Amino acid sequence: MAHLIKEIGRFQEFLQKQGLKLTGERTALLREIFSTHYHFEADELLFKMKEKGAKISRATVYRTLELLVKSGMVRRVHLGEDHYHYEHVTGNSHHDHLICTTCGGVIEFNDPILEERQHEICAKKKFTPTFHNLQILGVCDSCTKKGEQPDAPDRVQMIQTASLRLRK
Amino acid sequence: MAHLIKEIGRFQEFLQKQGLKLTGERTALLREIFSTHYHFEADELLFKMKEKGAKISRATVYRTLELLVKSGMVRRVHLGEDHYHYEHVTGNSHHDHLICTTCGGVIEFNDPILEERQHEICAKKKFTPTFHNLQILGVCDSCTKKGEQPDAPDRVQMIQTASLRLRK
DNA sequence: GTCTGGACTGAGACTCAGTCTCAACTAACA
DNA sequence: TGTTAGTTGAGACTGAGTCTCAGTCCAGAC
Ligand SMILES: [Mn+2]
Ligand SMILES: [Mn+2]
Ligand SMILES: [Zn+2]
Ligand SMILES: [Zn+2]
Repeated sequence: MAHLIKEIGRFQEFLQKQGLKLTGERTALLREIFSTHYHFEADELLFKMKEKGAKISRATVYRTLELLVKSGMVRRVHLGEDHYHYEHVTGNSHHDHLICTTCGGVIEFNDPILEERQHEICAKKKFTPTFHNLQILGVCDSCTKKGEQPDAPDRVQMIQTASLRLRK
Repeated sequence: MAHLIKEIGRFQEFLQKQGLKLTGERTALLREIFSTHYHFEADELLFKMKEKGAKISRATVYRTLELLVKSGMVRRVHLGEDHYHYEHVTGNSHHDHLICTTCGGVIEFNDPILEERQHEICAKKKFTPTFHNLQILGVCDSCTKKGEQPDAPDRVQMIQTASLRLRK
């Protein structure tokens, strides 16, 4: 309860700048998001809140996620599935993702050389980049060791990771 | 009519291998897809077929696109919007996309150095890549010259290009 | 502390891309 | 030309995400 004061403060500051308010629902969501790690879906977050007895509506979850993304405290990412995932931003650490199409696992990486090359490409095309999104799909080390074969690229492209579906 | 024989042949060969059939609807869709260029949406294709008087159902459009992707003749891409776009594959030319958040324009590029670096990253993580997807959002040269300012990254992330929406 | 206006919330209707079902149809091959 | 397995269209359905609006609540003013 005493924790995450800093994050709550940051969010409140952001809200106040636009004449918006910090409500109980918003703090509860922020606490949940920043107290666990990794990539989650909007409805997954809704479900977790319900489990904990916090009665927060779907609409509020989506509205709060939008605000958190605008504030820069949360990032919205594509992980090869046909809907968004979210992750909280801890440092200023931009990173991209390796996604295992077998186990659904996600490996994060940040490679300055890759980023630099992207800038060079943009410069060559006189394009001013503001944001980018890279997903590399494939098979992770532990799945390879278990003898999993990579899917053909077109299968990967069609199926993509339906990993989290099992939850339903 | 005499054109695109080669593509139709390739598709038929693919279909036959799985005991599937080349129908009038499938050839009509293939002709449409390969006779125009660039990135299109499924419903956009459906609409164009209707305009031309070909009465092809939504279901068939989606089913045919799926087959074309599996055959490797069509690629499904993310362009920053919240639904898929498609493009036909001409050579074996993999490429990625620079997407202008102001005018919705798309610039294609293929950079071997970038690709190579991605492989190095995967090797370091013992990850076997099969497929990747990179979108760089920003402002293109001509929009910059018109004095357009790039959106803040978080705005770009939230809004992404709603360009083709205007069609509706 | 209480007032008060504008912001916020929940319930549920709605949208929109994409999928599924099933009866009627047709391509392929003998 | 007949057989049969694959294909089609209409429309119901799904699931993520958005919108509306009446009732509620936060925050700054007093
Ligand atoms: Mn991440
Ligand atoms: Mn392209
Ligand atoms: Zn794995
Ligand atoms: Zn532009």
